[in-house]
Amino acid sequence: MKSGSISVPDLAGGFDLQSTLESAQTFLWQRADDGIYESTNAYGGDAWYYTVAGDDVVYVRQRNGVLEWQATIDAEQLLYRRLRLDDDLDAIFDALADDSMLEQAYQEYSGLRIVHDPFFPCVISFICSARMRVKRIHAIQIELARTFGDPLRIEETTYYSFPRPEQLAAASESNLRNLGLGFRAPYIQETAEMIATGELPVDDIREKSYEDAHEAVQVLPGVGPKIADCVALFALGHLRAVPIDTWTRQLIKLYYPMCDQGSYEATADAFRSMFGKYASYAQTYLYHNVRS
DNA sequence: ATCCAGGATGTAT
DNA sequence: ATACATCATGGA
Repeated sequence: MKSGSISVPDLAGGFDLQSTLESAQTFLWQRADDGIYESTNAYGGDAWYYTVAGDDVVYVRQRNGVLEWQATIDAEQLLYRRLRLDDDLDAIFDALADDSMLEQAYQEYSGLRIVHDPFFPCVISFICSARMRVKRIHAIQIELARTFGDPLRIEETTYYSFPRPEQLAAASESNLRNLGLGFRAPYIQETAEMIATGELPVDDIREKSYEDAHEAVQVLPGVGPKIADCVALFALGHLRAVPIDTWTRQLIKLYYPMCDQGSYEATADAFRSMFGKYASYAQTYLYHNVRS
């Protein structure tokens, strides 16, 4: 295993690993101590987290102002990408509209960054998220990898890579239902097939604008406007994407009623025109504010 | 037991 | 375009 470190004070706007990884934006990292984590702020701050990326394993923890990593590869570039360490949070929040609740959330959760997940795992994990609790979404991803992914033997420990599209496309609906996926099982199998066959051309979608990408991924069964926004944001990096879930819907009704335009698209557009091109950061911070 | 979970879909207006 | 019931499963 290689190792290295990144100085957190050098990152513009700081960084907080726990709030970033334990805030239900990504279900693809695990905490090393107990595997599945409960909720934000449930534990002290210096636990190891790890993810399996392709055939590689990457561990990371934050301690004493340093982001330490251990991995089968030189992980610095991967961490910059997956944790968006190049985002200048101060500049982003300067560019967002002045808003007292947002200011408060920015103070409260300083260092929370939007994540970047690989496309296919992001799609699958968010299809799983429909009407499912965060803890269980997490557990399901682990089960998917253990059941359909490749085993990786690394230093006496067996890890499992997240299944590739063809691996989930080959899974039967009943095998998927056995993991407790319920009505999501056929969505996952069919979506995996559409991506494996190229019916959804992922590389083309990476080149599209936010609006076009948001529309395009909704051809996938189980992907509607909300999950399409999660994919646009967390896998394609469109910081103007505003996923409106039940919590965000409540938040808007309560504190930003002028943005409540009925339909999903109109409401998301109103939120965007209120907060600007980095609206996702406003949504993410406000979301964690109401959920805490 | 009854309700709910980072929604999506089919069907009826 | 908008409103509604329905979709499995596990945990509280």
